[in-house]
Amino acid sequence: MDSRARGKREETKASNRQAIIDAARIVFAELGYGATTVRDIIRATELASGTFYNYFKSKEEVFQALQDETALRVRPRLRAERIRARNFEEFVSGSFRTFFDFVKNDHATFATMRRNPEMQRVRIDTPEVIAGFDELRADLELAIANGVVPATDADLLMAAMVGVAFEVANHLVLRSDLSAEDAAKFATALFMGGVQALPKKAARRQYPES
Amino acid sequence: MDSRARGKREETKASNRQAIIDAARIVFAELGYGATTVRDIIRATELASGTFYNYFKSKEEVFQALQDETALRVRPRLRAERIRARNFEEFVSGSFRTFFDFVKNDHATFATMRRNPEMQRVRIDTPEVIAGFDELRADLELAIANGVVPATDADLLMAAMVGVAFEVANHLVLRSDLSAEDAAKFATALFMGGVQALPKKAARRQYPES
DNA sequence: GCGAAAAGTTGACGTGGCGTCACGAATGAC
DNA sequence: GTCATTCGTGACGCCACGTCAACTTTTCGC
Repeated sequence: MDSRARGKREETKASNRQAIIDAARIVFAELGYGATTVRDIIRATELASGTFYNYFKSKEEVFQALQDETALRVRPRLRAERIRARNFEEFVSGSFRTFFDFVKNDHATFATMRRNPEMQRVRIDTPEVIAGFDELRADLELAIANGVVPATDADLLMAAMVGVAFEVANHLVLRSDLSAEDAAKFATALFMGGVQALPKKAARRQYPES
Repeated sequence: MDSRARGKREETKASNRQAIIDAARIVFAELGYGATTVRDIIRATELASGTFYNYFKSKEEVFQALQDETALRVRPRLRAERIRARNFEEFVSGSFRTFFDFVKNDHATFATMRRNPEMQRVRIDTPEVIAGFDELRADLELAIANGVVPATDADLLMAAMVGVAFEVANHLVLRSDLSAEDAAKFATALFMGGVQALPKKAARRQYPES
């Protein structure tokens, strides 16, 4: 039992934190991110308003925790898929397919998107998400170093892949006639064809010291 | 003079509205979108707090007006660029180049991005923006009909182009070593190569009657 | 076990933004 | 010049914010 091993103190601490996160997920999905207040979240738990601030500074921070939780679930799958890949095409298609599968199946996580009134989209790039981006860029740099991909700006390549992934994912959530499989096929074909057509001598970016 | 033609009433109405929008642009850039309150905006004008609500319902709506203003400046340029295009490649490269030029040069409009604390991004797809998307999709559908582009899901093609454009634009704002020209070359090469590699028989989407 | 210290919870409190509304001033019609 | 209409105005009630002193629970030394 965790309760023994960790002591009651840490026990309730973890459970309170989780209670807040769980409540937040429900409330965000119900009211939309913008309309949700800290009070709405805390009212959906058994806790007092002051307690919220022992765990998070603001609703932004809870949202970030939610995003991090999601990223923590996706990243291992992506990593596994990439390790399995025996060539660049498998790397790309595996990444897209995994991501789109996740988006399509995990409706609860993405309900916030749908409920958002007035077409407003909020996106927070949390540490976990940024780490995922960095991982992707590193892999792309590796592919460039290995000569599989034309020497080009890895940063832009990553941006392009991320842009396609997120934007297509958005349509995936809103369109019921679109399967993750089809979306992945489309994105992979587009990206693979595109990479091969890249100019060989585009500026390779070095991080400036500014 | 407009003041004669329109009467004083409409005159001040237009000027008040513009004063609010101008103040909002400055304040959003200064505080970031999330931290800005309606009071901050109205305090940056000569008007009283109640007056704000004669023109907008909320800060979201002012932001939307700002976005619409921006879209209204970009769309004609994009349209002109597309009309000038004599083939699909010129269509694509012209679109990217125009958009990236705009992003790179119009620093004032995109300062909000930079000032946003905690990596939070807000994006509102306003009527004008959506109209721009629709225009793009229509053009892509035309290209498909003309056989210039493999028959594929125009919706996804649009999403991909938009995703690449926005995500690369983001890097354009944050990176000083990246020119609009280079970004446009990159995006064009990627997209053109990608389009040609698309599977010929991907599902063509018909709008369902649900 | 016991009692004191540490850690954590609670809800009331001051502050300030929200959206509204009754009032009065400016405008335009005649 | 008079009257009706159209706004601008700022005070108001409401509620969310983040804080904090008092209280409760857990831990730990003995």
